[in-house]
Amino acid sequence: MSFSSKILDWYHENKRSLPWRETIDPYKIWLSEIILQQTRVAQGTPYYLRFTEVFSTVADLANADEEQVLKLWQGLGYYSRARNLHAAAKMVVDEYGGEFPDNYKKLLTLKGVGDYTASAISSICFNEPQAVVDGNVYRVLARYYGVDIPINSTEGIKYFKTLAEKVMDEKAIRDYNQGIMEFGAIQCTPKKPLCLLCPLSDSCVALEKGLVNDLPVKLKKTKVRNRYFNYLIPIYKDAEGIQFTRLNQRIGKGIWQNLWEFPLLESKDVLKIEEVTIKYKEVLKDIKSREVLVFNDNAVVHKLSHQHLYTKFWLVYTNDTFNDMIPVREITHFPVPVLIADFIKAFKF
DNA sequence: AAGCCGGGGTA
DNA sequence: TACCCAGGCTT
Repeated sequence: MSFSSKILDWYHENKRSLPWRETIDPYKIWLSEIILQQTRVAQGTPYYLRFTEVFSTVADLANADEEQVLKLWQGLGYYSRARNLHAAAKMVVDEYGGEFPDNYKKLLTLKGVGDYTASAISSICFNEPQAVVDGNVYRVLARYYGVDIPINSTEGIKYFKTLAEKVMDEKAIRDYNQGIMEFGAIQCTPKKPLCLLCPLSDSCVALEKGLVNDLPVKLKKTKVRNRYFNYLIPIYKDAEGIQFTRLNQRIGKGIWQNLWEFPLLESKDVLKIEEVTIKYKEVLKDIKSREVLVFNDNAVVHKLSHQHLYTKFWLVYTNDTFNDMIPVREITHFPVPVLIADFIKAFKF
């Protein structure tokens, strides 16, 4: 039996029941694919359910404010996906008359849709014979065919795409594509794959040669940069309690683009209160502080894939009103990074 | 070709 | 800790 036939048989026996498997509406499939980029099914599923509930159609999504889209996306990470999602929805409405593109080539023109996503949508929704190559597919093919070309090298990307096209089942592409990914996620896992009861075990090169734990090969890891964040939380309080604070929107390049955060003082090392009581003025130019208190004595370490953020939160109490005051009761309306959301939750305002 | 961009789960 | 997750975009 061929590789693809075994994958298909395995899939029909083992596929999970997932919300986006109930439909072939390209809008819904696209939504699921963007959400699942570099994201586990378990983490992405609640977001998929919320997005499809709030935005039933691509036009609903296109007509929303980016702020609302980012708020719904809050906590998922890689926020360019959300910004591109919104932009692509507008493209579908403005450039494709509200009708979702129905082939690989046109899908590629959408912001945030690359080779993988265009292949997934076109095959799942329109039965177009395009082979998907995601992290699961790299792993399954590298092991089964014993390929040690680095999967993230230019050569590897081309090689595995060609190999994937060679071994795919064009006639059953919809199930085959989902099947090989599901197989990688459930059976041929990164660590401790279930080789003992694997339907491909009698012809898997990596298993035969004892290379299962060495494949796939991936080029180097990204080095992590340390950064030191001091969030200055302006606090205007009256007899009723804390009334106002301030949030700024992150603009330009870098992390968390278009999300909101408290006024930020970045430093070259962890700061002590003496340094903050002097330097806070550079950030809060218009605010006269009555008192500065540290919220967390030990810096919180927030870990991104490529940066470690050593973060202290400083409470800056003032007796005067100031510019850009935000009523604290509205603070949850803003899309914020998890680091900020965690503080808001802990501080309780 | 290499770097950038999150947050969380797993062993 | 280190690695990975239904990747794509920018430089």
